Amino acid sequence: MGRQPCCDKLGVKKGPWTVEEDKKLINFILTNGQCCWRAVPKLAGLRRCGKSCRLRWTNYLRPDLKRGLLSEAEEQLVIDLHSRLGNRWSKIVARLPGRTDNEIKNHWNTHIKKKLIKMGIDPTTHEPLEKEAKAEESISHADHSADNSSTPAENCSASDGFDLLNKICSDESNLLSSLWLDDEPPLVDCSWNNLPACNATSFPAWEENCSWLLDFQDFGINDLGFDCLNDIESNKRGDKTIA
DNA sequence: AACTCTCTCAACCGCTATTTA
DNA sequence: ATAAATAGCGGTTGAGAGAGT
Repeated sequence: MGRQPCCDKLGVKKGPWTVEEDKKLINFILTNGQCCWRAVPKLAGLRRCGKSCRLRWTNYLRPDLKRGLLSEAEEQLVIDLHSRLGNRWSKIVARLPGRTDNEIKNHWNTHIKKKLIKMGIDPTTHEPLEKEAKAEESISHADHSADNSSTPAENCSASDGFDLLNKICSDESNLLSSLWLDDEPPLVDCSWNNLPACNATSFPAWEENCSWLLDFQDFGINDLGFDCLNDIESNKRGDKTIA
């Protein structure tokens, strides 16, 4: 016999979350902490599946999220990490506190990919596109050589005129080697990771640092208390227009 | 003003690894 | 040992917003 089903599939709501639902989820996690996602919808009074609750929390409601556009440094780090780790977003995001895998994945697909292509770099292999084309050509003429077995990182030193790629490849070796370690802590401390799981009574440092979350419950628009959500959104859009 | 196109990103889907009864 | 559920991951989709005509 296995476990009990995570949620009653019947009557489970899908689609965008409402402010009311967000509030319920925030309230529940504030009170009960983050544990047993399968129980969350029922206990929080949500007609959602636990998986959906977890996603909503980790990608949108978490108090330690930075939000807004990625800085140049963050973008560089993503490119760097991607050249070594590939599409392993969870590993990449582990080095970017305050960011989510979904966010980084989206940013990669919508911005960085295009940027790299524009710069003449293949976003998948991190090889110069010219070189790639030549390589493909030579492969079509002759059977593939042993050169292709080397990793992008190994090859990139040969790419003249590609400043970004060179920068990536010449990063401090200590830093880069640490990026390969699976259980390495993030480059910047992330207090969220230190949260006591499943402890309903203790939210010491977290609550102190997340007064905005509590603000959700005290102030608001549309009689629901989410004014600052709109602020965040408008700030975000403001950033966009500035950029 | 109205329509179409493009872009962005929140959310879902399906899969794998891990955990639990 | 096994089956079934959970958690988490990466890929994909589609609604909404903004830009262009």
